Amino acid sequence: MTKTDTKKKHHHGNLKEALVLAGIELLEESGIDGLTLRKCAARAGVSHAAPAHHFDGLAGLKIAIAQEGFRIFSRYLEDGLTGLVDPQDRLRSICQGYLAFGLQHPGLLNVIFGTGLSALVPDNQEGSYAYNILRGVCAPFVPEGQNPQIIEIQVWSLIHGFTLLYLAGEFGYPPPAIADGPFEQVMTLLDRIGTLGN
Amino acid sequence: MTKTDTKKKHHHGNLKEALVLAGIELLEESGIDGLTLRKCAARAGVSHAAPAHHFDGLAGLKIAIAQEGFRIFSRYLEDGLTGLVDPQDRLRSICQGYLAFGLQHPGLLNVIFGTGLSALVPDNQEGSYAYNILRGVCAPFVPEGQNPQIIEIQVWSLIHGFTLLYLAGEFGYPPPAIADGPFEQVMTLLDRIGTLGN
DNA sequence: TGTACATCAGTGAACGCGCGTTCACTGATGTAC
DNA sequence: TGTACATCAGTGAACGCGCGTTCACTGATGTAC
Repeated sequence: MTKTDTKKKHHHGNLKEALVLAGIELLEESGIDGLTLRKCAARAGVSHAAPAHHFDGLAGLKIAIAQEGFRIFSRYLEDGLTGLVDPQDRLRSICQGYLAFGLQHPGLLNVIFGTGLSALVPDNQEGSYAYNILRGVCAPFVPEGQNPQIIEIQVWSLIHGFTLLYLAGEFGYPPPAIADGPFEQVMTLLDRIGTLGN
Repeated sequence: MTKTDTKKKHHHGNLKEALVLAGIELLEESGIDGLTLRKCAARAGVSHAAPAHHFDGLAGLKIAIAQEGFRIFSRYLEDGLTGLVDPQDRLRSICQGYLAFGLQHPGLLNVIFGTGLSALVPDNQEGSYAYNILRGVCAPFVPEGQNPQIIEIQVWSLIHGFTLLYLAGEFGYPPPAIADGPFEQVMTLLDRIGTLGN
Protein backbone atom coordinates (compact mmCIF):
# COMPACT_ATOMS: atom_id res chain seq x y z
CA MET A 1 0.00 0.00 0.00
CA THR A 2 1.22 3.44 -0.87
CA LYS A 3 0.76 6.50 1.25
CA THR A 4 -2.05 7.78 -0.89
CA ASP A 5 -3.90 4.49 -0.44
CA THR A 6 -3.87 4.68 3.32
CA LYS A 7 -4.69 8.35 3.47
CA LYS A 8 -8.29 8.69 4.38
CA LYS A 9 -10.10 10.54 1.68
CA HIS A 10 -13.36 12.21 2.34
CA HIS A 11 -14.60 11.38 -1.11
CA HIS A 12 -14.38 7.74 -1.91
CA GLY A 13 -14.51 8.20 -5.66
CA ASN A 14 -16.28 4.99 -6.58
CA LEU A 15 -18.35 4.16 -3.58
CA LYS A 16 -21.44 3.00 -5.42
CA GLU A 17 -19.59 0.26 -7.23
CA ALA A 18 -17.65 -0.63 -4.10
CA LEU A 19 -20.90 -1.06 -2.18
CA VAL A 20 -22.31 -3.36 -4.85
CA LEU A 21 -19.20 -5.53 -4.80
CA ALA A 22 -19.22 -5.62 -1.00
CA GLY A 23 -22.86 -6.61 -1.13
CA ILE A 24 -22.14 -9.50 -3.49
CA GLU A 25 -19.41 -10.74 -1.19
CA LEU A 26 -21.72 -10.60 1.81
CA LEU A 27 -24.46 -12.32 -0.15
CA GLU A 28 -22.25 -15.25 -1.05
CA GLU A 29 -20.71 -15.51 2.40
CA SER A 30 -23.79 -15.21 4.57
CA GLY A 31 -26.81 -15.53 2.33
CA ILE A 32 -29.52 -13.02 1.68
CA ASP A 33 -30.03 -12.37 5.40
CA GLY A 34 -26.40 -11.31 5.71
CA LEU A 35 -26.88 -8.56 3.18
CA THR A 36 -27.49 -5.27 5.00
CA LEU A 37 -26.69 -1.68 4.22
CA ARG A 38 -24.63 -1.31 7.37
CA LYS A 39 -22.44 -4.32 6.61
CA CYS A 40 -21.91 -3.18 3.04
CA ALA A 41 -20.83 0.22 4.28
CA ALA A 42 -18.47 -1.31 6.82
CA ARG A 43 -16.90 -3.58 4.21
CA ALA A 44 -16.47 -0.64 1.84
CA GLY A 45 -14.81 1.31 4.64
CA VAL A 46 -17.35 4.09 5.01
CA SER A 47 -19.82 5.05 7.67
CA HIS A 48 -23.15 3.31 7.76
CA ALA A 49 -24.97 6.43 6.65
CA ALA A 50 -22.99 6.79 3.44
CA PRO A 51 -24.99 4.35 1.26
CA ALA A 52 -28.06 6.55 1.55
CA HIS A 53 -26.37 8.96 -0.87
CA HIS A 54 -26.22 6.26 -3.57
CA PHE A 55 -29.14 3.85 -3.17
CA ASP A 56 -32.79 4.10 -2.41
CA GLY A 57 -32.59 1.91 0.66
CA LEU A 58 -31.81 -1.77 0.81
CA ALA A 59 -34.19 -2.48 -2.06
CA GLY A 60 -32.22 -0.14 -4.29
CA LEU A 61 -28.98 -1.86 -3.40
CA LYS A 62 -30.48 -5.24 -4.21
CA ILE A 63 -31.58 -4.01 -7.61
CA ALA A 64 -28.05 -2.81 -8.33
CA ILE A 65 -26.67 -6.13 -7.13
CA ALA A 66 -29.07 -7.99 -9.40
CA GLN A 67 -27.97 -5.93 -12.40
CA GLU A 68 -24.34 -6.70 -11.71
CA GLY A 69 -25.34 -10.31 -11.05
CA PHE A 70 -26.86 -10.61 -14.50
CA ARG A 71 -23.64 -9.30 -16.03
CA ILE A 72 -21.60 -11.92 -14.19
CA PHE A 73 -24.16 -14.54 -15.15
CA SER A 74 -23.87 -13.65 -18.82
CA ARG A 75 -20.11 -13.95 -18.60
CA TYR A 76 -20.46 -17.51 -17.32
CA LEU A 77 -22.86 -18.41 -20.11
CA GLU A 78 -20.57 -17.01 -22.79
CA ASP A 79 -17.35 -18.27 -21.32
CA GLY A 80 -17.17 -21.66 -22.97
CA LEU A 81 -18.93 -20.72 -26.18
CA THR A 82 -16.08 -19.03 -28.01
CA GLY A 83 -14.75 -21.31 -30.69
CA LEU A 84 -17.55 -23.85 -30.40
CA VAL A 85 -19.50 -24.29 -33.61
CA ASP A 86 -21.37 -27.57 -33.18
CA PRO A 87 -24.88 -26.69 -31.93
CA GLN A 88 -24.99 -29.63 -29.55
CA ASP A 89 -21.61 -28.66 -28.09
CA ARG A 90 -22.80 -25.09 -27.65
CA LEU A 91 -25.96 -26.24 -25.91
CA ARG A 92 -23.95 -28.37 -23.54
CA SER A 93 -21.52 -25.52 -22.91
CA ILE A 94 -24.13 -22.96 -21.97
CA CYS A 95 -25.63 -25.43 -19.52
CA GLN A 96 -22.23 -26.03 -17.98
CA GLY A 97 -21.82 -22.30 -17.64
CA TYR A 98 -25.22 -22.04 -15.98
CA LEU A 99 -24.32 -24.70 -13.46
CA ALA A 100 -20.88 -23.22 -12.83
CA PHE A 101 -22.43 -19.84 -12.10
CA GLY A 102 -24.83 -21.47 -9.66
CA LEU A 103 -22.06 -23.31 -7.86
CA GLN A 104 -19.88 -20.25 -7.49
CA HIS A 105 -22.60 -17.64 -6.98
CA PRO A 106 -25.57 -19.35 -5.35
CA GLY A 107 -26.58 -16.15 -3.60
CA LEU A 108 -26.59 -14.15 -6.82
CA LEU A 109 -28.55 -16.85 -8.60
CA ASN A 110 -31.29 -16.60 -6.02
CA VAL A 111 -31.31 -12.82 -6.19
CA ILE A 112 -31.52 -12.49 -9.96
CA PHE A 113 -34.25 -15.11 -10.26
CA GLY A 114 -35.87 -14.40 -6.94
CA THR A 115 -39.53 -13.70 -6.56
CA GLY A 116 -40.47 -10.14 -7.27
CA LEU A 117 -37.33 -8.88 -8.92
CA SER A 118 -38.73 -8.87 -12.43
CA ALA A 119 -41.65 -6.87 -11.05
CA LEU A 120 -39.26 -4.32 -9.55
CA VAL A 121 -37.14 -3.98 -12.68
CA PRO A 122 -39.52 -3.91 -15.62
CA ASP A 123 -36.86 -3.01 -18.18
CA ASN A 124 -34.22 -5.57 -17.30
CA GLN A 125 -31.59 -4.99 -19.96
CA GLU A 126 -28.96 -7.14 -18.27
CA GLY A 127 -31.42 -10.00 -18.04
CA SER A 128 -32.40 -9.61 -21.68
CA TYR A 129 -28.78 -9.80 -22.70
CA ALA A 130 -28.41 -13.11 -20.88
CA TYR A 131 -31.60 -14.43 -22.41
CA ASN A 132 -30.37 -13.59 -25.88
CA ILE A 133 -27.32 -15.76 -25.34
CA LEU A 134 -29.63 -18.67 -24.64
CA ARG A 135 -31.73 -17.72 -27.64
CA GLY A 136 -28.77 -17.80 -29.96
CA VAL A 137 -27.62 -21.17 -28.73
CA CYS A 138 -31.09 -22.68 -29.07
CA ALA A 139 -31.77 -21.24 -32.51
CA PRO A 140 -30.25 -24.12 -34.53
CA PHE A 141 -32.66 -26.55 -32.86
CA VAL A 142 -35.85 -24.68 -33.66
CA PRO A 143 -37.86 -26.45 -36.37
CA GLU A 144 -38.99 -24.26 -39.23
CA GLY A 145 -42.09 -22.30 -38.39
CA GLN A 146 -41.98 -23.13 -34.70
CA ASN A 147 -42.00 -20.51 -31.97
CA PRO A 148 -38.38 -20.41 -30.75
CA GLN A 149 -39.58 -19.78 -27.21
CA ILE A 150 -40.66 -23.41 -26.86
CA ILE A 151 -37.17 -24.86 -26.96
CA GLU A 152 -35.77 -21.95 -25.00
CA ILE A 153 -38.16 -22.58 -22.13
CA GLN A 154 -37.43 -26.29 -22.23
CA VAL A 155 -33.68 -25.82 -22.00
CA TRP A 156 -33.93 -23.02 -19.48
CA SER A 157 -36.30 -24.94 -17.20
CA LEU A 158 -34.15 -28.04 -17.34
CA ILE A 159 -30.83 -26.42 -16.46
CA HIS A 160 -32.37 -23.98 -14.00
CA GLY A 161 -34.11 -26.72 -12.08
CA PHE A 162 -31.09 -28.97 -12.17
CA THR A 163 -28.79 -26.25 -10.87
CA LEU A 164 -31.10 -25.33 -7.99
CA LEU A 165 -31.72 -28.94 -6.98
CA TYR A 166 -28.01 -29.53 -7.15
CA LEU A 167 -27.38 -26.57 -4.87
CA ALA A 168 -30.10 -27.72 -2.51
CA GLY A 169 -28.17 -30.94 -2.05
CA GLU A 170 -30.87 -33.11 -3.58
CA PHE A 171 -28.35 -35.15 -5.52
CA GLY A 172 -26.35 -36.08 -2.48
CA TYR A 173 -23.62 -34.74 -0.26
CA PRO A 174 -20.87 -34.25 -1.08
CA PRO A 175 -21.97 -33.32 -4.60
CA PRO A 176 -20.74 -35.87 -7.13
CA ALA A 177 -18.18 -34.84 -9.70
CA ILE A 178 -19.80 -32.99 -12.56
CA ALA A 179 -18.36 -35.13 -15.33
CA ASP A 180 -19.62 -38.52 -14.16
CA GLY A 181 -22.62 -37.32 -12.29
CA PRO A 182 -26.18 -36.21 -12.65
CA PHE A 183 -25.24 -33.37 -14.96
CA GLU A 184 -24.41 -35.74 -17.78
CA GLN A 185 -27.52 -37.71 -17.02
CA VAL A 186 -29.83 -34.75 -17.23
CA MET A 187 -28.14 -33.49 -20.37
CA THR A 188 -29.10 -36.60 -22.30
CA LEU A 189 -32.65 -35.28 -22.28
CA LEU A 190 -31.45 -32.62 -24.71
CA ASP A 191 -29.80 -35.05 -27.09
CA ARG A 192 -32.71 -35.14 -29.47
CA ILE A 193 -34.04 -31.68 -28.85
CA GLY A 194 -35.40 -30.13 -32.01
CA THR A 195 -36.70 -33.43 -33.26
CA LEU A 196 -39.49 -33.40 -30.70
CA GLY A 197 -42.81 -31.69 -30.52
CA ASN A 198 -44.09 -32.01 -34.05
CA MET B 1 -68.01 -19.51 18.73
CA THR B 2 -69.11 -21.26 21.90
CA LYS B 3 -68.32 -20.15 25.39
CA THR B 4 -65.58 -22.73 25.76
CA ASP B 5 -63.91 -21.44 22.61
CA THR B 6 -63.66 -17.89 23.84
CA LYS B 7 -62.68 -18.86 27.35
CA LYS B 8 -58.99 -18.29 27.69
CA LYS B 9 -57.27 -21.50 28.55
CA HIS B 10 -53.87 -21.55 30.04
CA HIS B 11 -52.98 -24.72 28.16
CA HIS B 12 -53.52 -24.38 24.46
CA GLY B 13 -53.72 -28.08 23.80
CA ASN B 14 -52.25 -28.13 20.33
CA LEU B 15 -49.97 -25.15 20.22
CA LYS B 16 -47.14 -26.77 18.31
CA GLU B 17 -49.31 -27.57 15.33
CA ALA B 18 -51.02 -24.19 15.56
CA LEU B 19 -47.66 -22.44 15.42
CA VAL B 20 -46.65 -24.39 12.34
CA LEU B 21 -49.88 -23.52 10.56
CA ALA B 22 -49.53 -19.88 11.56
CA GLY B 23 -45.98 -19.94 10.26
CA ILE B 24 -47.09 -21.31 6.90
CA GLU B 25 -49.69 -18.56 6.62
CA LEU B 26 -47.12 -15.90 7.41
CA LEU B 27 -44.68 -17.44 4.97
CA GLU B 28 -47.16 -17.30 2.10
CA GLU B 29 -48.39 -13.82 2.97
CA SER B 30 -45.13 -12.05 3.62
CA GLY B 31 -42.33 -14.28 2.40
CA ILE B 32 -39.53 -15.79 4.39
CA ASP B 33 -38.66 -12.48 6.03
CA GLY B 34 -42.17 -12.24 7.44
CA LEU B 35 -41.73 -15.51 9.29
CA THR B 36 -40.75 -14.78 12.90
CA LEU B 37 -41.38 -16.52 16.18
CA ARG B 38 -43.12 -13.50 17.62
CA LYS B 39 -45.57 -13.19 14.74
CA CYS B 40 -46.34 -16.89 14.81
CA ALA B 41 -47.08 -16.66 18.51
CA ALA B 42 -49.32 -13.64 17.98
CA ARG B 43 -51.25 -15.36 15.23
CA ALA B 44 -51.69 -18.45 17.36
CA GLY B 45 -52.96 -16.25 20.18
CA VAL B 46 -50.21 -16.88 22.71
CA SER B 47 -47.47 -14.77 24.19
CA HIS B 48 -44.26 -14.39 22.26
CA ALA B 49 -42.35 -16.49 24.76
CA ALA B 50 -44.57 -19.53 24.33
CA PRO B 51 -42.92 -21.01 21.21
CA ALA B 52 -39.72 -21.56 23.14
CA HIS B 53 -41.43 -24.50 24.87
CA HIS B 54 -41.99 -26.26 21.53
CA PHE B 55 -39.22 -25.35 19.10
CA ASP B 56 -35.51 -24.92 19.23
CA GLY B 57 -35.59 -21.34 18.05
CA LEU B 58 -36.60 -20.06 14.67
CA ALA B 59 -34.53 -22.75 12.96
CA GLY B 60 -36.52 -25.44 14.72
CA LEU B 61 -39.78 -23.89 13.62
CA LYS B 62 -38.59 -23.76 10.04
CA ILE B 63 -37.72 -27.43 10.12
CA ALA B 64 -41.19 -28.26 11.38
CA ILE B 65 -42.69 -26.06 8.68
CA ALA B 66 -40.64 -27.82 6.05
CA GLN B 67 -41.84 -31.22 7.24
CA GLU B 68 -45.45 -30.12 7.02
CA GLY B 69 -44.63 -28.48 3.69
CA PHE B 70 -43.44 -31.78 2.28
CA ARG B 71 -46.69 -33.43 3.37
CA ILE B 72 -48.72 -30.77 1.58
CA PHE B 73 -46.43 -31.08 -1.42
CA SER B 74 -46.99 -34.83 -1.61
CA ARG B 75 -50.73 -34.29 -1.50
CA TYR B 76 -50.50 -32.04 -4.57
CA LEU B 77 -48.40 -34.59 -6.42
CA GLU B 78 -50.82 -37.42 -5.67
CA ASP B 79 -53.98 -35.43 -6.16
CA GLY B 80 -54.51 -36.00 -9.88
CA LEU B 81 -53.00 -39.46 -10.05
CA THR B 82 -55.87 -41.52 -8.72
CA GLY B 83 -57.57 -43.32 -11.57
CA LEU B 84 -54.92 -42.47 -14.13
CA VAL B 85 -53.29 -45.52 -15.66
CA ASP B 86 -51.59 -44.27 -18.80
CA PRO B 87 -47.95 -43.58 -17.89
CA GLN B 88 -47.82 -40.44 -20.02
CA ASP B 89 -50.97 -39.11 -18.39
CA ARG B 90 -49.53 -39.82 -14.97
CA LEU B 91 -46.32 -38.03 -15.83
CA ARG B 92 -48.23 -35.00 -17.01
CA SER B 93 -50.42 -35.09 -13.91
CA ILE B 94 -47.58 -35.13 -11.42
CA CYS B 95 -46.03 -32.15 -13.19
CA GLN B 96 -49.31 -30.29 -13.06
CA GLY B 97 -49.46 -31.03 -9.34
CA TYR B 98 -45.92 -29.74 -8.89
CA LEU B 99 -46.76 -26.50 -10.64
CA ALA B 100 -50.04 -26.11 -8.76
CA PHE B 101 -48.22 -26.50 -5.46
CA GLY B 102 -45.73 -23.85 -6.50
CA LEU B 103 -48.45 -21.42 -7.52
CA GLN B 104 -50.38 -21.83 -4.30
CA HIS B 105 -47.48 -22.28 -1.90
CA PRO B 106 -44.48 -20.43 -3.32
CA GLY B 107 -43.12 -19.76 0.15
CA LEU B 108 -43.26 -23.40 1.14
CA LEU B 109 -41.64 -24.44 -2.13
CA ASN B 110 -38.69 -22.21 -1.38
CA VAL B 111 -38.42 -23.49 2.17
CA ILE B 112 -38.53 -27.20 1.39
CA PHE B 113 -36.00 -26.89 -1.42
CA GLY B 114 -34.06 -24.03 0.07
CA THR B 115 -30.34 -24.08 0.53
CA GLY B 116 -29.24 -25.88 3.62
CA LEU B 117 -32.43 -27.62 4.62
CA SER B 118 -31.35 -31.07 3.50
CA ALA B 119 -28.20 -30.51 5.55
CA LEU B 120 -30.27 -29.68 8.63
CA VAL B 121 -32.63 -32.63 8.22
CA PRO B 122 -30.50 -35.60 7.23
CA ASP B 123 -33.32 -38.14 7.60
CA ASN B 124 -36.03 -36.40 5.64
CA GLN B 125 -38.83 -38.93 5.67
CA GLU B 126 -41.46 -36.53 4.33
CA GLY B 127 -39.15 -35.64 1.45
CA SER B 128 -38.48 -39.27 0.70
CA TYR B 129 -42.18 -39.97 0.54
CA ALA B 130 -42.60 -37.23 -2.07
CA TYR B 131 -39.64 -38.51 -4.04
CA ASN B 132 -41.12 -41.99 -4.13
CA ILE B 133 -44.25 -40.64 -5.78
CA LEU B 134 -42.06 -39.28 -8.55
CA ARG B 135 -40.17 -42.55 -8.69
CA GLY B 136 -43.32 -44.56 -9.19
CA VAL B 137 -44.58 -42.32 -11.95
CA CYS B 138 -41.24 -42.40 -13.77
CA ALA B 139 -40.77 -46.16 -13.47
CA PRO B 140 -42.64 -47.14 -16.66
CA PHE B 141 -40.27 -44.99 -18.71
CA VAL B 142 -37.03 -46.49 -17.42
CA PRO B 143 -35.38 -48.68 -20.07
CA GLU B 144 -34.35 -52.11 -18.89
CA GLY B 145 -31.10 -52.09 -17.05
CA GLN B 146 -30.92 -48.32 -16.77
CA ASN B 147 -30.51 -46.49 -13.48
CA PRO B 148 -33.99 -45.13 -12.74
CA GLN B 149 -32.46 -42.02 -11.21
CA ILE B 150 -31.59 -40.69 -14.65
CA ILE B 151 -35.16 -40.14 -15.76
CA GLU B 152 -36.19 -39.04 -12.30
CA ILE B 153 -33.62 -36.28 -12.29
CA GLN B 154 -34.59 -35.22 -15.79
CA VAL B 155 -38.26 -34.90 -14.96
CA TRP B 156 -37.60 -33.34 -11.59
CA SER B 157 -35.20 -30.76 -12.96
CA LEU B 158 -37.54 -29.83 -15.77
CA ILE B 159 -40.66 -29.28 -13.70
CA HIS B 160 -38.76 -27.73 -10.79
CA GLY B 161 -37.03 -25.20 -13.00
CA PHE B 162 -40.19 -24.45 -14.92
CA THR B 163 -42.19 -23.86 -11.76
CA LEU B 164 -39.60 -21.53 -10.25
CA LEU B 165 -39.12 -19.54 -13.45
CA TYR B 166 -42.86 -19.30 -13.76
CA LEU B 167 -43.11 -17.96 -10.20
CA ALA B 168 -40.27 -15.54 -10.87
CA GLY B 169 -42.35 -14.02 -13.63
CA GLU B 170 -39.93 -15.02 -16.38
CA PHE B 171 -42.73 -16.10 -18.67
CA GLY B 172 -44.50 -12.78 -18.51
CA TYR B 173 -46.94 -10.90 -16.34
CA PRO B 174 -49.70 -11.65 -15.90
CA PRO B 175 -48.90 -15.36 -16.15
CA PRO B 176 -50.48 -16.89 -19.21
CA ALA B 177 -53.21 -19.49 -18.75
CA ILE B 178 -51.70 -22.86 -17.94
CA ALA B 179 -53.53 -24.81 -20.61
CA ASP B 180 -52.38 -22.82 -23.63
CA GLY B 181 -49.15 -21.55 -22.21
CA PRO B 182 -45.59 -22.46 -21.53
CA PHE B 183 -46.54 -25.43 -19.41
CA GLU B 184 -47.77 -27.37 -22.42
CA GLN B 185 -44.72 -26.27 -24.36
CA VAL B 186 -42.25 -27.49 -21.80
CA MET B 187 -44.12 -30.75 -21.35
CA THR B 188 -43.52 -31.72 -24.95
CA LEU B 189 -39.91 -32.33 -23.98
CA LEU B 190 -41.15 -35.35 -22.04
CA ASP B 191 -43.16 -36.81 -24.91
CA ARG B 192 -40.50 -39.25 -25.91
CA ILE B 193 -38.89 -39.75 -22.55
CA GLY B 194 -37.70 -43.27 -22.08
CA THR B 195 -36.74 -43.60 -25.70
CA LEU B 196 -33.74 -41.35 -25.21
CA GLY B 197 -30.30 -41.86 -23.84
CA ASN B 198 -29.41 -45.24 -25.22
C1' DT C 1 -62.81 -40.89 45.67
C1' DG C 2 -59.68 -37.62 47.49
C1' DT C 3 -55.34 -35.47 48.38
C1' DA C 4 -50.51 -34.15 47.76
C1' DC C 5 -47.25 -33.11 44.72
C1' DA C 6 -44.43 -33.02 40.45
C1' DT C 7 -44.46 -31.60 35.93
C1' DC C 8 -46.03 -29.16 32.03
C1' DA C 9 -47.20 -25.05 29.32
C1' DG C 10 -48.24 -20.75 29.34
C1' DT C 11 -47.40 -15.26 31.00
C1' DG C 12 -45.32 -10.72 31.06
C1' DA C 13 -41.41 -7.98 31.92
C1' DA C 14 -36.88 -7.16 30.69
C1' DC C 15 -32.51 -7.42 28.10
C1' DG C 16 -29.32 -6.51 24.36
C1' DC C 17 -28.82 -6.61 19.44
C1' DG C 18 -28.54 -5.05 14.63
C1' DC C 19 -31.17 -2.81 11.63
C1' DG C 20 -32.81 1.36 8.45
C1' DT C 21 -33.28 6.07 8.64
C1' DT C 22 -32.73 10.92 9.79
C1' DC C 23 -30.12 15.00 10.89
C1' DA C 24 -26.93 18.81 11.25
C1' DC C 25 -22.37 18.96 10.10
C1' DT C 26 -18.09 19.37 7.30
C1' DG C 27 -14.41 18.48 4.22
C1' DA C 28 -13.64 17.94 -0.78
C1' DT C 29 -14.72 18.98 -5.34
C1' DG C 30 -16.22 21.63 -9.25
C1' DT C 31 -17.40 25.97 -11.53
C1' DA C 32 -18.12 30.93 -12.64
C1' DC C 33 -15.74 34.90 -13.36
C1' DT D 1 -3.98 32.07 -12.21
C1' DG D 2 -6.72 33.13 -8.31
C1' DT D 3 -10.84 33.68 -5.64
C1' DA D 4 -15.65 33.06 -4.17
C1' DC D 5 -19.12 30.11 -3.82
C1' DA D 6 -22.38 26.24 -4.73
C1' DT D 7 -22.70 21.50 -4.69
C1' DC D 8 -21.39 16.95 -3.64
C1' DA D 9 -20.28 13.02 -0.61
C1' DG D 10 -19.10 11.36 3.60
C1' DT D 11 -19.35 11.68 9.15
C1' DG D 12 -21.09 10.55 13.68
C1' DA D 13 -24.71 10.84 16.87
C1' DA D 14 -29.28 9.70 17.68
C1' DC D 15 -33.85 7.62 17.04
C1' DG D 16 -37.30 3.95 17.13
C1' DC D 17 -38.23 -0.65 15.66
C1' DG D 18 -38.82 -5.69 15.80
C1' DC D 19 -36.32 -9.39 16.85
C1' DG D 20 -34.71 -13.74 19.76
C1' DT D 21 -33.92 -14.96 24.25
C1' DT D 22 -34.05 -15.27 29.26
C1' DC D 23 -36.27 -15.26 33.69
C1' DA D 24 -39.18 -15.81 37.70
C1' DC D 25 -43.80 -16.71 37.91
C1' DT D 26 -48.24 -19.26 37.86
C1' DG D 27 -52.19 -21.73 36.45
C1' DA D 28 -53.40 -26.29 34.54
C1' DT D 29 -52.64 -31.03 34.12
C1' DG D 30 -51.29 -35.62 35.33
C1' DT D 31 -49.97 -39.13 38.67
C1' DA D 32 -48.94 -41.76 43.00
C1' DC D 33 -51.05 -43.49 46.78
